[in-house]
Amino acid sequence: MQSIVEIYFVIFTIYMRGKKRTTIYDIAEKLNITASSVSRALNNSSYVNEATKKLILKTAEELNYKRNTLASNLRKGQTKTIGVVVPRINQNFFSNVIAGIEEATYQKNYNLIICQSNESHEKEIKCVNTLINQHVDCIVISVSVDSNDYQHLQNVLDQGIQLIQFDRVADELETLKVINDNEQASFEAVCHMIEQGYKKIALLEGPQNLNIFRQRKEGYLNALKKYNMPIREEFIIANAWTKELGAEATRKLLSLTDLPDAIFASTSDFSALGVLEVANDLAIKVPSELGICGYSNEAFTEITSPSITTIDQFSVYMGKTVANLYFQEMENNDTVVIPKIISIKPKLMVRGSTLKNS
Amino acid sequence: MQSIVEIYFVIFTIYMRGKKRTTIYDIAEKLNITASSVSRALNNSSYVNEATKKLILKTAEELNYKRNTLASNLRKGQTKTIGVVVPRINQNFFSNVIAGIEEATYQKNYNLIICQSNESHEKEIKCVNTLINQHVDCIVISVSVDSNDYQHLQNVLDQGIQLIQFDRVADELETLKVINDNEQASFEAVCHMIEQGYKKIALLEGPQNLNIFRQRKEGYLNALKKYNMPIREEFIIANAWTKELGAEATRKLLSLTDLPDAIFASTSDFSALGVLEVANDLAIKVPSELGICGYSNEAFTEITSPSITTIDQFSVYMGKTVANLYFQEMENNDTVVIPKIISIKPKLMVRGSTLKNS
DNA sequence: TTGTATGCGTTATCAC
DNA sequence: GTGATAACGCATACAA
Repeated sequence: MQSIVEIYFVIFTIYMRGKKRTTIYDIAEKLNITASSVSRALNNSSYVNEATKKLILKTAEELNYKRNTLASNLRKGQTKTIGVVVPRINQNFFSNVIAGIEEATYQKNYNLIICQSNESHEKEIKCVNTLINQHVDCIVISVSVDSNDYQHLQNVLDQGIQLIQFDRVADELETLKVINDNEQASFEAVCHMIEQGYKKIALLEGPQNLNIFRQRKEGYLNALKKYNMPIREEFIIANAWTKELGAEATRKLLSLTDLPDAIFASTSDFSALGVLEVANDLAIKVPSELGICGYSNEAFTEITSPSITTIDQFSVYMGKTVANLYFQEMENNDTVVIPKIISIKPKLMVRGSTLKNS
Repeated sequence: MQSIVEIYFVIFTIYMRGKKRTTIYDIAEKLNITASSVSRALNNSSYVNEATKKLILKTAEELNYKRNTLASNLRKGQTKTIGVVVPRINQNFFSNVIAGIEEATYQKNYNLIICQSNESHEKEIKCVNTLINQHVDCIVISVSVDSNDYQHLQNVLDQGIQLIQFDRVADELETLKVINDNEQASFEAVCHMIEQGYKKIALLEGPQNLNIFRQRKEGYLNALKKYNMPIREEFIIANAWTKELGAEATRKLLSLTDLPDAIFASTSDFSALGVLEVANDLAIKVPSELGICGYSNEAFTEITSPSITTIDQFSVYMGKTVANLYFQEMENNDTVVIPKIISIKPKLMVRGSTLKNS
């Protein structure tokens, strides 16, 4: 990597580090009033003379005053900050959710602290603790894949911090939750494939300790049951939740003597892409010889050939929902919290990869 | 959207809001010592008896003590927090940069506050001000497309906050910068196309107030000049920086009587995708009849047919570089800052869409 | 309407 | 080693 970088030293300039910033005392001193009046004016309190308020605001502007949110927050005991913990920031679904959260929180003048757990339980714990230390008002989390113990989340609750789980949630924790109806979506997807005439549908499943993957499997099984189709263990491949693992699983499936005529990559569109690529390599025609359905409606599913049938999770909307749920809960600021679950119904996006009949 | 949502009220539970958290005084009281000793122990100072230190740590654990970072930061005058402002969180390039920054800052126990400007100058100003208020130690920014006035960034400097610009930078501001060598990359891309035998290469350019788009245009022009090819104004389409605008521009270009045989979508891979889709619609063969080159190496460029030639910007690496640049500058914590520019050399990814010769 | 006094939780600087 | 005390900057209850 060394060689791709060049460093230019351009100009020498002198900045002062740790400059003394203007405080309300500076303003007060200049105007020969007290800091409390300045504070009141800055907070637009009605208990301050209109004229002096104007003057104060003007002086603040002149002295380039910026409120020290730290001090203010310490005093008020709330930070107007929401902490977000996701497995990976640069995964489409999560960055969309974050964008949604950001949009909603921005309007309310809230800040966002973002952490990524990198799918590591250990790092997730560290992130959560950092957020607690930061005294965030609320923690929003989608748990990492290798989480099984949720003591750190219980901790959040114990500290009196609001906790909202989304997408991948720990069922056993009584918190606000925003989820997708994964089971229903899976069910519909598989029904759709059956109705298209596929008779032997394989499943690529994700780590079963995550509720979302259990639910998706459930939906798959229910659909088979509804149509009285047999459940064939050799058609269910565990842990196929990346493109590479999806490809590998596909090669395995397509080497069976009695091979499937469709694959539901319930884990993600990436694994579905792996399926598609292997099919292309083996010159197996999609959708006529092999149907493919993914999950998540990643942007690329629309532009593969054929385009990939998938399930849209309304990720940005999900983020907004999370944020608004928090604000809504805050409004009833009594001591009673009613744990709610908001379920967003995903949408099946039928595309070329499963349209056998057309 | 109403109909896609279901809300479940599950269980009634009572939580206390605003619980009193344990402070160092609580620990001190319990152990019959003073808060100073507790503080010292918690900060692993050497001026504490080893035995009492152990006891304090144990008690802190028992009482579920969490340091109040607010108070600590207020006292210490630094927050160990870096603020990041990007146009869009959920754009691949930016979310990758953020992931890179996060990776580096996490190791140093720094926090990240993320804002998105939504390509709005006004919101960008608000974001920056929020970050100043939050007393972040450093602000990392990639300016929004409609920025022209940089007073708010000058402000950051005036407040004694470190400022690092990346990718889209305001040249006139003397700050640390991490950029791509856009001109060189563009130059190489267009040279490659010329060497593949394309003779009439059109350019989709981005808003010229952004330096990156100016540089990319420059690279394009330089390549033409090198090969003594004419610059044809009708082949240069302004403001074609989304998929839709790219498609529109392509339709325009392909309706010329003397039409181009290649299009360099210098703005993004999305506009390149727009080009490809129009070409497919019009049954124009890529790459034989029309060459296409994009910019950014979005994941999807690899899976279109044909795959799209593009330029990789090493986005995650860029994020790490930004963070490390900050830490490095911090180590020389004197009053002299040498504005540096770190230039990362992007890499041309040659793919199917420009391989006329093979 | 304005000023006074106090505290938010922590850390740094003194003494002892 | 430990304790007392002040200070970080702001907001508010109370007095005036």
